[in-house]
Amino acid sequence: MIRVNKAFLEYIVKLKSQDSTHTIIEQEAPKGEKIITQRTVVFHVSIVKEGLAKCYLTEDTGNDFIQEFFGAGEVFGELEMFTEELSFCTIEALTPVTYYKIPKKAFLALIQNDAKFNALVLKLMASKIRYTALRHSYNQSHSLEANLKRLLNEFPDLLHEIPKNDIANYLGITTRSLNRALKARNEF
Amino acid sequence: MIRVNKAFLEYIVKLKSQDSTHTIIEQEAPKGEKIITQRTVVFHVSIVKEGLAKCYLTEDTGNDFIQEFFGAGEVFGELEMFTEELSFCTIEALTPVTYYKIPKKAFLALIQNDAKFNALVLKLMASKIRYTALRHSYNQSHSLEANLKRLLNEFPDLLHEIPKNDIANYLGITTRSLNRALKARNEF
DNA sequence: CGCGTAATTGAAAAGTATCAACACTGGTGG
DNA sequence: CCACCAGTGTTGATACTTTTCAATTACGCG
Repeated sequence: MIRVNKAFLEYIVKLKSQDSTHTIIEQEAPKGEKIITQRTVVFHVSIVKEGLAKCYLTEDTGNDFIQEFFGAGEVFGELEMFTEELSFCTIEALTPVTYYKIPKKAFLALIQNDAKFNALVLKLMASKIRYTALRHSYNQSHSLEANLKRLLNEFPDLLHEIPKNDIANYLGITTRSLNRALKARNEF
Repeated sequence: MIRVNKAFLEYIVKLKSQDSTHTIIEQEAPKGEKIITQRTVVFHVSIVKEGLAKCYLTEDTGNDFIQEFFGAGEVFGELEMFTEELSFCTIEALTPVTYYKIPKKAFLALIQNDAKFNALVLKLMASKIRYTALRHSYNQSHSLEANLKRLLNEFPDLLHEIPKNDIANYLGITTRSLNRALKARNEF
């Protein structure tokens, strides 16, 4: 759901403090801004410093599929550095977002020359794979009721932080169904 | 669906040919064998040399969620080397499978000392993330009919290679629904 | 042949989407 | 201060899709 990566954020902050050439820059995105747009070239790897963003894919049907919500320390744009393909998703700020940007060249240099950085990236990608597999598996084999229960258990004030439409897209259902499920919950 | 990774397989074959200490070993799994079992400790990274395996998660509901089907060159067990957690999925041979095994220690040494190997692993994980995101997104926002059409388009003789129950689990539906959809297709 | 596994099918029940109408909120401008 | 607007949230009725359950049938193999 809302993913964070404290260890990585700390490492980036440390790198930036030692970065005399100002390769790593800090940037702000107001609420609603698309930091990365689907099917465009990606030039930087980004790390959320503060705020909340959604990572989603828009299908030809017009539906949005929300992959994850990114909080502090989450990284995006890194896949495209390795696959050499266009961005496969859009990253959009749900709240004002502050983030760090590392240019492609500098990122790849870090991968090559900084073993600890390399290890962190490997771990971060491994976690992404693991986490999404577990989530999709759970989602697919449990009822909407169970999925919702789990979600609200883990993030009690989710409904105040994220629009319902986005929550519905995350769960792969319509807002109507989400509302029905929520109402049923309140009537236990 | 059926994933392959020719580049990685070739690199492993090359490594093995230079491997005087026999760290990389070749192994066989008969049809039906579980090469890795969910929630157990993983000691090796494996690469499919030949054959077909399914990668799936079993939920407490008893349902299986099929993550992917692995063909030649696909790698498994690598995530656990980085996350230090138990296996999150089961790998089971659908046909007799021949595969290479690299012990954890040797794998991590390669990551550290062999830049090309490291790059291949980074790329492989990036591809896994990208591919699964695209697939789940497509699956979620298209009808069963469209999903099936796409699948059979890409893998025309899927129905002969993989049991229907597994295909249904891959699509996240029951066998009953799969059969109905298949019948409807034949009646165009 | 006989056994177990996989595949097929119908009917009823359950779950979700679709559509359309309406309510609530915060901000804007007359 | 109020009317208006856009965006977000809520709800009911209906149609559609998928699951569930149970009963058969087909197939591969010792």
